[in-house]
Amino acid sequence: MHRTDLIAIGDLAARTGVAVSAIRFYEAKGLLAALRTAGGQRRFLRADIRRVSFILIAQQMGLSLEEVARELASLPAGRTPNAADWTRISTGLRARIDARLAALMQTRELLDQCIGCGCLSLKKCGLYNARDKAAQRGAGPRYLLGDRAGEIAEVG
Amino acid sequence: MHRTDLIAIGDLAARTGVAVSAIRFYEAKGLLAALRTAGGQRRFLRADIRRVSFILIAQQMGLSLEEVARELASLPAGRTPNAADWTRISTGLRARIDARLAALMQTRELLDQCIGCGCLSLKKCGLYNARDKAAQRGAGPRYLLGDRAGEIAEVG
DNA sequence: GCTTGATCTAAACCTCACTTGAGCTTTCAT
DNA sequence: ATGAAAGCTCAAGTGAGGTTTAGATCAAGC
Repeated sequence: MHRTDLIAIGDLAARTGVAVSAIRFYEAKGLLAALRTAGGQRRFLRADIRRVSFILIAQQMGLSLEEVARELASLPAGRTPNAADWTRISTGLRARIDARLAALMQTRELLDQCIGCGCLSLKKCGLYNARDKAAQRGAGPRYLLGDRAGEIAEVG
Repeated sequence: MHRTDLIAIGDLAARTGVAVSAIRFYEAKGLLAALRTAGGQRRFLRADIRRVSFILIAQQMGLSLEEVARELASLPAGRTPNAADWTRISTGLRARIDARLAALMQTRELLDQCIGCGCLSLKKCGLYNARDKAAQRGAGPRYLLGDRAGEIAEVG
């Protein structure tokens, strides 16, 4: 309907605050799809501004790009999230935030118990066992710590 | 006093739940110091178990290894933290946790406003402007996003 | 004395999320 | 028709926080 429903990569970058290189990167990762001009340049839909926004917000909630890709892929016909989708997805994100908050509050509580005690005993100090259980799971690129640290001993 | 006040790297690894390779890595980064046997093998003090514990806990609080190194270096004569040191340091860590909690709660509030609205408008949605301001500052390797994203536009 | 397991070094590799650079091509306003 | 600005591809680099690999050496029990 509009004269120009297609926007260039630089425009998309400007409208979302993301670098052009990042947009190409997202496309390469399958998070975005672009049409091409006869000359080979990318042209995005206006709706992709919304899509990029979704990526950024979801990232901020602690999802990796791969997880974002999964969310987007789960939409019927690969469409850009509409209001209903957004409500459904963001409700899920809320759960993640709640989990992170809970973990963080627990950590704070343990830290408070620890302040003044100075033990640093791996056995007595609750901070320790909390370490790989709850805290920071999915809270950004802490990807590699895949449940190592099986046994923990006392300081002795 | 004890027969064996010195422990091998494998023992330190077992007592702390950290991989042997990680301990060597920490030593290379200056977080730990080891004595050597005549044959060149590392021998650690028992107190280093405590030191490694400190590293892990501080890391969990969101400090990078470099920051941990700074904390440890700030101790007189490079000693392993004792109870008083720990109280001082952990009080500082508590402030970090509080900041992270505050950021996270703000994000949740914004998300709540957003759920049901489905706008994803970069202008109206508070989630956006919160993005590079507060949330997740220092919360893991989010190092690269150094205050880019100057201007943000509306979805229109 | 011998074997087995632990340790040694150095360098290469890994993830994630991008950025940077080199060397060309397209687009668009004038 | 032209020249600047924006775009293109592909490869390589960045940074934190490690792990893996290879080939050699050390320590300890029997």
